[in-house]
Amino acid sequence: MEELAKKYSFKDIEEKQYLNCEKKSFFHGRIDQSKNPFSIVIPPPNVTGILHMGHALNNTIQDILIRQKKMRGNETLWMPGTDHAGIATQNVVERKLAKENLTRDDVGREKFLKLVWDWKQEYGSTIIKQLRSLACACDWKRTRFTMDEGYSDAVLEVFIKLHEKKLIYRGNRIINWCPRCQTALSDEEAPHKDMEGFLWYIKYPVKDAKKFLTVATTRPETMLGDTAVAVHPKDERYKDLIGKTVILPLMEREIKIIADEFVDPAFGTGAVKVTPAHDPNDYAMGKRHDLEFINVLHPDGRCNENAGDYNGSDRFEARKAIIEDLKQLKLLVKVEGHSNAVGHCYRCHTVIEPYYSKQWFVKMKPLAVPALKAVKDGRINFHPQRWTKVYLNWMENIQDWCISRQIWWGHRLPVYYCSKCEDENDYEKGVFVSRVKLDKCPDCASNEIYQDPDVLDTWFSSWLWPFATFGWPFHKTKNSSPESIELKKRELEYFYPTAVLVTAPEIIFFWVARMIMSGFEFMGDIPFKDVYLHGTVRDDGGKKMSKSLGNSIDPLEIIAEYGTDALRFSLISITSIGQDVYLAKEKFEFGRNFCNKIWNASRFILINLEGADVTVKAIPVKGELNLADAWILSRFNLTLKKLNESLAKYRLNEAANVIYEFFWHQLCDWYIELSKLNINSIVTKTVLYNMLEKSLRIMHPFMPLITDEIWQKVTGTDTSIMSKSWPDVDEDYIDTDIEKQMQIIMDVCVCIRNLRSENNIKPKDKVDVKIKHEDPQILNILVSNSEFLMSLAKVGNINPKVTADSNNPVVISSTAAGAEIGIIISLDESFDPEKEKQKIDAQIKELNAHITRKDKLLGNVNYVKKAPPAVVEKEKQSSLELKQEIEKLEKIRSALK
RNA sequence: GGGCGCGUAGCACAGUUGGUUAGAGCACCUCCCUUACAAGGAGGGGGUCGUAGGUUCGAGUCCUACCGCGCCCACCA
Repeated sequence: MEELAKKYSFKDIEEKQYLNCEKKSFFHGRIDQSKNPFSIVIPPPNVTGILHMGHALNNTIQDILIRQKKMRGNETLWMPGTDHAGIATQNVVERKLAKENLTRDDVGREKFLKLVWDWKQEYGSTIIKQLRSLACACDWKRTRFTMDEGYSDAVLEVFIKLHEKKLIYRGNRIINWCPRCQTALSDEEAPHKDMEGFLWYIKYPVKDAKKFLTVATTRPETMLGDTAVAVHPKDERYKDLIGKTVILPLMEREIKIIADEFVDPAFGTGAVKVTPAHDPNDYAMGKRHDLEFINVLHPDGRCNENAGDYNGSDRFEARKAIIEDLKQLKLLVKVEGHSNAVGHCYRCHTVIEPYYSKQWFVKMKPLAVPALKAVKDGRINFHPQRWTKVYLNWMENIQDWCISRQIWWGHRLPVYYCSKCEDENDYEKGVFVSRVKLDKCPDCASNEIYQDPDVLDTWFSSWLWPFATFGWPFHKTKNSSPESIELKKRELEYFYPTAVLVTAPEIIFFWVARMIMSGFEFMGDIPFKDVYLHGTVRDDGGKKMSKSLGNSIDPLEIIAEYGTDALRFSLISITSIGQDVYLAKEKFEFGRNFCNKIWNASRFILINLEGADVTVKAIPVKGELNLADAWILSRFNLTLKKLNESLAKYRLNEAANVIYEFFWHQLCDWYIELSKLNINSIVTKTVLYNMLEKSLRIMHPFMPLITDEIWQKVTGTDTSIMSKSWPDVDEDYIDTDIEKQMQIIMDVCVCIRNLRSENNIKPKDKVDVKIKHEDPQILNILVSNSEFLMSLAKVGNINPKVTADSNNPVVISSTAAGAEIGIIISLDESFDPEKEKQKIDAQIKELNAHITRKDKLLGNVNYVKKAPPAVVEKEKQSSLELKQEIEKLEKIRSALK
């Protein structure tokens, strides 16, 4: 056994230990039919990602689960990788170009893509490197990227298959358009935020009448594309106007007044301007009434040639101008403040424009059926459970998924159009979905065929993550042999479905729900059994940590200052299941201090085990152990039991705190202190060794690096605890009687320390103690373990008969564990019997309050009748004990001169 | 408009199915550099568990309403 360095220095051990595990392939998962598989796929961070606290939390949780399962004998696999993050990554490279005053159009598609790949090559592994600094036990050799060759093949396969099943289609729809990114977005990518805006009331002159019809709108600029005004069919105010015509101001266009049930007569004026090309509701009305669709915006948000005089001006500039012009024309009736929810681009936060456009969609309803069922019948479970409802609600109201994006970085749609055959009115004519590149039209053989310039939504590749990462669909590539394909197939079979998905609730819709759907569609099975949703990391003011807010704490900085293990343990211990995590830098001191404690306690044990022949198995049977030995073994097994329960329920903070409590406040504070009395006994040494060895095992998933370092010193090996087994609970050592006895010793010890402290007795000075108890058994426990008290409370003599003498003439007493405890002190001027009496009076008063409450309870016939007998008995006993304690205190009080 | 979470000590939090005198951490006060550890040890002060009702023998825990904070979803212009 080697000694540990005097000072714990995480910098000297952490990286070394991580590399050691990796070198020994402990992170590698492979098929082992003798074991149960336990696999996790990492939520792939964006290639543009920089490690933040959310990642730190997310991956620490996964790492704990993986390591613990591996120790429990499962064959574990943690699949790592990154996501190409279409828009986000494209934006990064575009911003880089912008610094040189270039746009992507300036460089062209091919060159631009090369620039993105170059960027990916250079910076794309940053996040992976950073994950390693968290000590993640990922199987790095398997690291996947959503745009690597095989993965792209999966995306292609899925597109083709869904298209064959008519679940992918092309159509003209109102979609969410980001004028800055200039692409369509899915509904999930355009979150609505409440904004304070205005409701403008605008008069539309009725044709051939000296009347006006007033409409209310939040987006006046869209009036340029109005093709009707709608009122409710039963609205008496407007009944006679239905079918008539109004003149659209500014455009001088004649538009119809239509009747539609959609209109709410109570809102605004009860008359709605209808802009079918720029609003989803108006779109629906436009369809119902066969209205014209006039698009008045360029893709970049400027007004187009359909916008009359406003052609060329930005949508918000146009809004201002239109309001001014309407004012001039005296057509603006009034303006009201109005708050409504406005969609924003989830990548650049620009206000979304509902935009009429031709896009590709996935029909979701059929895919949702098995995904709904699996969660309803419990084949997939959410933790915490409340998210189930959120999931089900979304699934039940699922909308079709817009998957085409007008950007360049991503999987290009495997769709080809023939210029000759294309037909504006027929979405399928001249359109070909193909696995291979087409250079001739399959219909007319024309070579005027071109591939769709669009790429697929990033999530269209990530939703395949749980199986595509294993090599599905196993097509032959230039680097694959039939054997390697065969192996991949078997690996998927072995590791799929994965055990648990660990992620944040923000992406339930984006990702979790879609993976469940794709799992059923392509694997015919769930992708994972459990979904563990952890909270969001916030600053201590409750704000979400983000780079843009400038309130983030950099995990790498924390690692540099406190160490990886400290970061992990701190983070986990303050993360209660599903709750958001409030972080401040100081919180990491918690983990650091604990690591330090582990180090020092281990150091003590190692020093004292020097040369001793101890093994884990050599613990004597219980009867041969002293109280302290038996107690700590009981504590350990109870701790382990609780730990196992907490882990099974994903209550990792509870698990961390159970470990902390045991190691620090039981093993260190009491057992190690007591062990010093018998440090040369082989039994004590064995127990110490055993406790250290087992503690290291159970702490390893939480703090893998420090535990491995100590483990190697303890065992003289160079292995990792990862490859060792999780301890079993040994019920034989759990002993409530031993626990009770030890509790008495501890209570009395605290009582003596308390008396010493209150009476200003110097820590070095020994005191004589007088202990009285009516119960000879308890007295016996105290007397036979008196050496513990002598050591822990610096007691000289301990004896029921100790009396004051002329040198030490005063006995100061208190009660603990039902015993009367007195210490003999020498009299000095600071001693004031009156103060002692007051102290005792206060104690008595408090006890009396409890007794009164209890007696009232016990006097209640309903309570005695209805409460479980054990509870009643406990109350009775407790009341009795309190009364006895008061008696003792009163005796002590009256003895005071 | 619907849904969810939170409100417990000065601070930020835990409290699993309702059952002894509501818990640790940080901060604070007193004492101690005691031979594993001052990133430590011993002791201590501090809480009408957001408010008001209700269910119950018994409520921080369950129910209802309300107040405050935060989040998510939804096509009311």
